[in-house]
Amino acid sequence: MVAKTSLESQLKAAGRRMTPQRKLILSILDETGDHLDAEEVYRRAKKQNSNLNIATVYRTLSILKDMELIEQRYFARDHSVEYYESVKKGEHYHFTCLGCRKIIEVETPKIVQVQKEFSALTGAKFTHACVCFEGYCASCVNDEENLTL
Amino acid sequence: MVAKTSLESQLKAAGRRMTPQRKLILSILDETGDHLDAEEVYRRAKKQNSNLNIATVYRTLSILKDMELIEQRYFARDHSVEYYESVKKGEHYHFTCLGCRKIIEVETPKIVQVQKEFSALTGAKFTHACVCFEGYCASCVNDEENLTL
DNA sequence: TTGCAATTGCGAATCAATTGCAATAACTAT
DNA sequence: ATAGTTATTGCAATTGATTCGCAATTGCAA
Repeated sequence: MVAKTSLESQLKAAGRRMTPQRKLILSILDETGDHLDAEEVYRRAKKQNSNLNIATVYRTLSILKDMELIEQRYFARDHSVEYYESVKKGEHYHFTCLGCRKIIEVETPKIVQVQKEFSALTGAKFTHACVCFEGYCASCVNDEENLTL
Repeated sequence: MVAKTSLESQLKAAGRRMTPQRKLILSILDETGDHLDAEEVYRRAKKQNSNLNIATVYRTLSILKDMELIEQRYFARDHSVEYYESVKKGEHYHFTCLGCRKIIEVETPKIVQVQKEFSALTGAKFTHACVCFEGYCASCVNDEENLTL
């Protein structure tokens, strides 16, 4: 029989074990469209396994991060909103509306261009860019203008 | 007599007082070329006023932040390195070398271009962009290549 | 199925940051 | 100058998120 999942074989390769807790946490991260922080992962996972401890969630997230299967990312200028997401999603950026807290994904090749230019100039090699945009979305800009009239 | 400092009048306008503690903290932030986090501001300020409490530092930083005289910014993908700096410095970005921890300032108009494009497209208004680049500087890239030969 | 090492749950510990409160000090109006 | 008010401070206690030590459990290889 072949390896049950690529995850399982990756864990094995790293000398780790596949446990129900890890399966559960991974499935939550894989299946959600939302941006979940550690607490929220715990809250959702606990619904399916009421015995689960939050320390296990932190430990699992930390392992998955080390294995580069998930990334810890942030919203907002002050990074007050933290979340984890599957690495598969690739490099992308977020705009957080300070009015309604809506999160809009920003797609642009320009950030990568900046990296390339800087690399060419200095010889540096990029491993990551964290970009958090903050401001007001179109409808909140309007609301604000109405308020200050 | 005119207002002693623009800071003092700004504080006054906000119904706040100018205290020796605030003067001290502000002078440290203004005069340093380094990137200081709250703890480091406290450490340096305490040398000049051993009575100073760290709660006062946090409270002062918070007020200055609200008044938009300083900004709370971050290095590193995981934002493990936090610091405060005077707003006067304007928008700029940092590249942190994961090898030697050196911080290189990145100047580029492209981030602002991204903001303009996004605004034009969606009608959103930007208030801030937090950009943290991470990777290896030229000399650390070389070191790494030598190691893995 | 047995043994061993990895993992878990639990409670305690840690760490940064915040808060309540009484004492102090900055500023305003006299 | 002085007195009154109110913001601010220092301190100690608290919070909230994350981590750690440890004994019990469990995954997995032999």
